[in-house]
Amino acid sequence: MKKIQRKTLIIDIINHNQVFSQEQLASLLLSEGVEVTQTTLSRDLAELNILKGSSGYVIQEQVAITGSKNLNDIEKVISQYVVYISPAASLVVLKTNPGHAQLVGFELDSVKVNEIVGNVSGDDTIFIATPSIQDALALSELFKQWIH
Amino acid sequence: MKKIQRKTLIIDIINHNQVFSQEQLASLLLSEGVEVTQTTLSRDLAELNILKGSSGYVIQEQVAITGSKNLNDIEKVISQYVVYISPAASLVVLKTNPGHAQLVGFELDSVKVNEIVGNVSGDDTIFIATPSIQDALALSELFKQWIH
DNA sequence: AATATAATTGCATAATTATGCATTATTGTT
DNA sequence: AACAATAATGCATAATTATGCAATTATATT
Repeated sequence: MKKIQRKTLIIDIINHNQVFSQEQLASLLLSEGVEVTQTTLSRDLAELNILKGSSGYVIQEQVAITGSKNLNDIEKVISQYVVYISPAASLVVLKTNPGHAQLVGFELDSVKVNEIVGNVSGDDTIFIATPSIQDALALSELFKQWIH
Repeated sequence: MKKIQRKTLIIDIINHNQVFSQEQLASLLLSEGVEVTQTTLSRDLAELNILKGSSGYVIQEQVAITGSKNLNDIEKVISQYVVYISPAASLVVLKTNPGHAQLVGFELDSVKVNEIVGNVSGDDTIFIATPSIQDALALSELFKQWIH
């Protein structure tokens, strides 16, 4: 089990359950066949920017600026999770299956490309802001090559 | 020091500082002349629906449906914190000083009036949804009487 | 392939937060 | 005012989360 798959599962579980502790989350993961310690979950949740309140863990709508990874690093995530790509003015809109958008959004956050100014990701949709309509078209084409 | 004033201060502090623990929050409150225990802060934060993540406590944009208090209970909060009131179609828009909107929003949550369907509150603005334009106007007028 | 570098994870435990119970303060009623 | 009922608070401590360190695994470089 890869870390990224575990993270995806965490997002999915938290989107569909009231989770009040990391031990509980560990149990839920275990019932999906994933075994991890509370320690690792503490770190996963921090990396995923998942918040905790009185009604359990919540995943925030994420607004992000670009980070520092290489574009190649994001190719596998896009090819694995993105099911639809479309430019929309200076935006690129990506669609995923429910619960996967956050993960793609987070990975995008760590990519540093001039064409990506930032992104907002919900449950199954990611908006990527680019500097121009041309950039949005170019980025859109690039992504489309990856999922073909 | 009343509880509601402390809560207001908590919102203000969290909006302007990176707060990583309730002890730290207690210190910040102390420097404002407010002395409380971690116990009380744990409860305050829960009541305010303040979340904690890896970068400290955060206050969420709040979406709420109506609760169960009486309208009279909200009068003092509105009269104390709201500085501007205006209907806008079927909405009533309230403005407060920075950091106070959440508090008013939370108090509104606990009011049960047919004219109030729900509210969304940010940092200094509250949108109150009402069933109709007429309701928005009526509610707006009522609130205006309170702040006069 | 061998070595170096970085990433991931767990253990033990420190740090932080939540809660049962008792106490005090506040609000409402007769 | 006296009494009752409700809310607010703190203490002690249980429950939960974060982290230093060491070990392991994965990735990159020569």
